[in-house]
This record gives sequence, structure tokens and C-alpha cells, in this order.
Amino acid sequence: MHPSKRVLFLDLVLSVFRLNGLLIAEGDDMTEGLGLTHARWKVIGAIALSNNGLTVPGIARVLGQSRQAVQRITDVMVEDGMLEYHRNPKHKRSVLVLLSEQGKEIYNTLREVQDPWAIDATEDIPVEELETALRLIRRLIKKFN
Amino acid sequence: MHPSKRVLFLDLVLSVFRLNGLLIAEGDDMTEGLGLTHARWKVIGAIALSNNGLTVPGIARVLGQSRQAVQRITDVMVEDGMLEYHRNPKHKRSVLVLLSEQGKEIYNTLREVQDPWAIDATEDIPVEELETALRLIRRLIKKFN
DNA sequence: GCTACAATGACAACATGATGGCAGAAACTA
DNA sequence: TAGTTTCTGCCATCATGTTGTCATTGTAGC
Repeated sequence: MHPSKRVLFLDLVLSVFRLNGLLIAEGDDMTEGLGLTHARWKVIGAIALSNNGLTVPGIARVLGQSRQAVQRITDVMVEDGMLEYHRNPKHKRSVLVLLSEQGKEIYNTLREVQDPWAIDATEDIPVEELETALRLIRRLIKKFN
Repeated sequence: MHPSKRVLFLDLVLSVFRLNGLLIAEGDDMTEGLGLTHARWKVIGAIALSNNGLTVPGIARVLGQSRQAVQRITDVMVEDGMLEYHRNPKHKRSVLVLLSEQGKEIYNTLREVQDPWAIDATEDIPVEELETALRLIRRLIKKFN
């Protein structure tokens, strides 16, 4: 094995930790005026990306978190009027979580801030590099899943 | 702008979140028998990489966390005998955090588990891809720092 | 249909993290 | 040197996440 490969990989791991924290901070800055936190815009994003709504455990699976953590967040967000629980025709107990009207507005506003941010962040980065990095990260995700 | 670039980048961001969580889980599994948690092995790693010890706020800066969070962890780890506080010749109040004998043993054991893990994880990944990904991630870190 | 197993909701205990405020020490500047 | 600013330790509060447990509901296999 290439002697520096191990170090390279550990460096990558530490960098992922660091970038993760910075991305959360970026997201929090971006959504400051929307009454969102990173825990919340992750949930909003997950629901928005699904067409028919998701159950709480479904969101948890998408985000790779425990269903209990997601449940607590969605409960509060329903109280705050961003989300709505709807009957799930496929399951008596497990309700569907959907964006309320207010939640949709928030998501649209989120997009308006997020898009320029994404453009700005990748301005000087070639598409090929993004693809390579994404491919590698996905590979690691699959490996550890 | 390439129309898919924005999506590509957002996908990358979500994947970083996911990988971050998986890496922490991996680390926790690895260190289960050592009485460590991810908060703790991050601190141990940071101290081990520094030659002369670090102050609490110094560790926080390396890890990109709040000094309060680090302080709490180190306090408990000192109680548990993994770390020691030492007089700091350069600062009257801000003590140096060093690995105790037990802490060094733990770090060595950690390395024994971590190295094979790193080798296994990168087995079928070319060095060039690791380098590209690391370079991109570092670039983003610098951008958001 | 029954039964065994899995999924879900609800609750609790705990670990970790951020943030804000305060007082004292250190560093910097004029 | 004196005054200002920054750094640090310490405290509290809150948000978030994991893990464990239990009862209930769904699902699959017989």
C-alpha cells in the first residue's frame, strides 16, 4: 500500500468533519431570517424532494438519523405551522409529513438564497472535479452504510 | 453556468452530511472498547498531533468547535485519567492539555484499530481520486472559513 | 386465520454542541 | 504606563442527536 495513502485518507476524514461543520454554519447563516435551523432545513429539504410526502421514519432514513430525533423536530415544526401531518392511506399509524403552505413558501425562499450560494461556491471549480469528489464520497457512503 | 452544476453541488453537500454521520458512526464502533466517543477521540487526536500540548481554546480552534464544548469534554477526560492539565509557561490561566500515560496508551490502541480500517476503506480507491477529492474539500473549507 | 417478526409512536436518560453573559488575565496600543 | 481590546474560564440555557424501553400496529410466512 502506498505509504501516504493512509495519511491521505485520514486527512480526508478530518476534512469531511471540518467541511460538515462549515456547511452547517453556512446553512444556518443562510436561513437565519426564515426561522430555520440546520435540523429544520434538512427536514424541509427531504420532504420537498419527495413527491408524496414522507413518514417520520422515512425522513430519518433519508437523513441517516434516528427516527426519534426527526420525530421531535417535525412535532415542533407542525406546531410552528411549517409542516402538516396527513393521513397515510398505506399505514394506519404512521402519518405522512407534508409541507404546509407556509412551509412551501419557506422552501421557495430557501431556494432563492441557496441557488446563488451554490453558484458562488462552485464558481471556480470545474464540473469534473465535483463529479469525481461526489463519486468518491458516494463510494465511501455505500461502503459504510 | 452548467445547469446541472448547482444540483451536483447540492448533491455533494447532502453527501457530505451523510458521510460525516457515517464516519462518526464508524469511529464510534472502532473505539467502542476504548471508552471513547467521537467527541473524545477527536480531542485525543488533536492533542496527539500537536507536539507540546494545546490549550482548550486551541483544541477548539483546531476542531472548529466552541471552546465551551471542548472544555466540558476535557474536564471529564481529565477526571477519567486520559488527559492531564499542565502549567502553561506562556499563559498563567490557560493550562496545557496533554495526554496522560493512559491517554497515550489509548491513542496507540486507537492507531492499531484505525490503521487497518483506513487501509480497508481505501483498498479499491486510487490515490489520485483521494487527492482530487481532498483538494476540492480543502478548497471549499477555505472558502467557507 | 395465527403467529412471529418488524416497524412505529411515545417517552426517558444522556451526550454533545452552540450561544450568551460575566469576571479576570493577557495582549496590544497610544 | 494607562486604557482598550481580546482571550480565557466558568456558568447557564437551549437545540439536537443517540440509545433504550415499551406498547401497539403492520407484515409476512405458515
